[in-house]
Amino acid sequence: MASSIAELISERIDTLPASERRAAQTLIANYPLIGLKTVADFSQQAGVSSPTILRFVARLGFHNYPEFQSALQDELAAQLQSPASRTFAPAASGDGIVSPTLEATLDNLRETFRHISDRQLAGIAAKLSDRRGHMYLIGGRFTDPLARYMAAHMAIIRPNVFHLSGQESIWRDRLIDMGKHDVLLIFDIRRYQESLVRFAEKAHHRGVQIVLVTDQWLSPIARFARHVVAGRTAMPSAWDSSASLFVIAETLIDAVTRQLDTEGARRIREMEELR
Amino acid sequence: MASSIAELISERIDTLPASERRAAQTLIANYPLIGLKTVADFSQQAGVSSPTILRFVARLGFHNYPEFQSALQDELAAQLQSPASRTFAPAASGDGIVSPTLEATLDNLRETFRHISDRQLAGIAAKLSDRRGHMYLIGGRFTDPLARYMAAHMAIIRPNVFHLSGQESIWRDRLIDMGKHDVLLIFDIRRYQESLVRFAEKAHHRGVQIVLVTDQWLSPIARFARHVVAGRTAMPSAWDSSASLFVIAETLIDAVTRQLDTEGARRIREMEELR
DNA sequence: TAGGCGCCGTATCATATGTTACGGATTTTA
DNA sequence: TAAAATCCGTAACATATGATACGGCGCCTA
Repeated sequence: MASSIAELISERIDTLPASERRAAQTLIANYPLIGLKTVADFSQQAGVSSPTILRFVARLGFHNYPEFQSALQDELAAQLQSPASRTFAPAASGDGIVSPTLEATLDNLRETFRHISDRQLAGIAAKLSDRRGHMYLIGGRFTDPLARYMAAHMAIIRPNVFHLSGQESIWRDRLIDMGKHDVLLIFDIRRYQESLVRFAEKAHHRGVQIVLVTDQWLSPIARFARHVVAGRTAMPSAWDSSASLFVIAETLIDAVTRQLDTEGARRIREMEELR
Repeated sequence: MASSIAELISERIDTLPASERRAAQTLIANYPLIGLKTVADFSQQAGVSSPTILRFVARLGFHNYPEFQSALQDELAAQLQSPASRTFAPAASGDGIVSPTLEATLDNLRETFRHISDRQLAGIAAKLSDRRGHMYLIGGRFTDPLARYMAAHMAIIRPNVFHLSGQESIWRDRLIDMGKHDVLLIFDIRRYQESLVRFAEKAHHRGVQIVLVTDQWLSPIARFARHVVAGRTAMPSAWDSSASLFVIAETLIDAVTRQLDTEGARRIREMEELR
C-alpha cells in the first residue's frame, strides 16, 4: 500500500515520459536527499528543466512541491528514529509480548544517547554536585516516580536533597526557600502539566537553576531551563515509554557519584554505620 | 575538527544566549530534520522568533541559512550511505560517562529478556488483568518508585489499584482487607528489606497471590511468590541499576493493556472526559 | 540607582523559489 | 503523409522565504 515514495516511483517508472524518468532515476540514485533540495538543484542534477520536475511530482500524486518534500521528510524521520532494527525483517516473533517492546526500548535508548554528549551530562552533574545549594526534584503524573527514584539516590551522596510531593500548594509554599544557588530537577513528558509549568516559571524567576529531563518534543518548561535533556519515548503501544528518561536518571546518578567520589564515599560509609 | 554539526553545537551550547540555546536544543532533539525545514517552521517549533534562528546559525559560523542546510544535508548523505557509522560517533570514549553506562544497561536488558518468556509474562498479565480482585503494589527503598510508576498506569486501565506507601505500620493494617482473590506486586532488589519480607509472608498466609520482580539473586520473598521475574542489575558503578526492572514493568503494563483492550479503552475514554 | 550593553521580537524588505502560460519539437495516430 | 497529441523547455509571474533594521526590555556594572 501507501508504502514509501521510492516504491511508488519504481512502480510507475515505466509509464513515465523520458525526461520525467530521468528525474525519477536521479531521485532514486540520490534518495532522498536530492528531493529535499530546491527544484532548481533537482532539475540541474537530473539534466532536465524545472517544470519537468514539477510535472513529475504532480504525477506522483502530490499537489505541489513542498507537499512532496514533506512526505520525504516524514519518511526520513521514521527511518532515522529506529536505526538498525527497522531495516532488518521483523525478527519472526512479531506478535510476541517481549520482542516488540524490548526492541523499541533498545532503539529508544540508543537514539536517546546518540543525542546526548558527555560534556552535556558532565555539566549537569557538576551542577548537581554543588553541595552548597539545595536540590529539589519533581515530576509529572507518570514521571514523578522517576524524581523519587533519583532523589532516593541523591539524598545518600549529598545533603539537602528534597523531593517535592503531594499537592501543588505544598510545593508552591516551598518556593519561598528557593534561591539562585539551588537546583530544581524536573521530569516532564507530554502531556505536559500546566501546574508544573507554572511552578517552573516561578522558580525560574527566583533565580533557581532548572534542569529539565523531557521527551523529544520538549516540555514548555524548556523555556526556563538552564539544562535540557531529551529522551525518546515513542512506543508501538498505547503508552509512551519513560525508560530512556529512567536511564538518563541513572546515568546522572552515576556521574554525580563519581564527581563527589571521595566525599560521597565517606558519606555512604557514615550512613551505613547509622543503620 | 569541524566534525559534525551536532558536536559543534554541544560544544558551544553553554555560551549561547537563552533563546538561541532553545533553538539549539530543539535542533538536537529533532536532529537533523528540523534544520532542513524552513526558518519559520524551525522557529515555531522552538518557540522563538525567526531572527533568533538566523542569529543562531550565524553564530555557528554559517554565512546564511541555506549554507547551514547544505551542511546538514551533506552530513545526512554521508550517514545514509554508511549505515555502520550510525552506531556511535566516538567509539574511543571508553572513559566517557555515557558510553559505559549505556552499554551496560543495554547488556542488562538483553540478558534479562533472554530469560523471560512470553508465556511467563502472559501468565502474569492475565493475573493482573483480573478485575475481580484488588491489586496492591509496593517496593523497597530504591524500587518503590517503580511500584508507583506501575500503579499510576494500572490505575487507569483497571479498578481497585492501590499503591502501599508510607510507614510499615500503614501497610500492615491494610492486610486485613487482602484475600485470595487479590494480587500483590512487589519490587525488591538487594539489599532486601526485612520489613518487605515480613509483609510478603503475612500476605502469603492470607492467600494473596504474590508477583515478585527482583534481581538475579532473587529476594527471599521468592519463597512466597506465585510468579517471579528476575532482572539483571549489575553495573560498572557504585550502584546497581533498576533499568531492567523498569522495562519489565513497562512490558507488563503494555501486556495488561492489550489484554484488557476494549474494556481498558473505554475506561481510558471515560477518564479523559472526567478531566 | 543610573547608564550601558547585549538579547530578542516586530515589522519591513529583497529575492530565491515554486508555479504557470505558451510555443516549438517530437512522437503517435489516422 | 498529414494531423493530432504529447512532451518539454523558455520565460514571465506570484509568493513564500530568508535577511535586516529598529526598538524595547532585562541584566550587569559602576
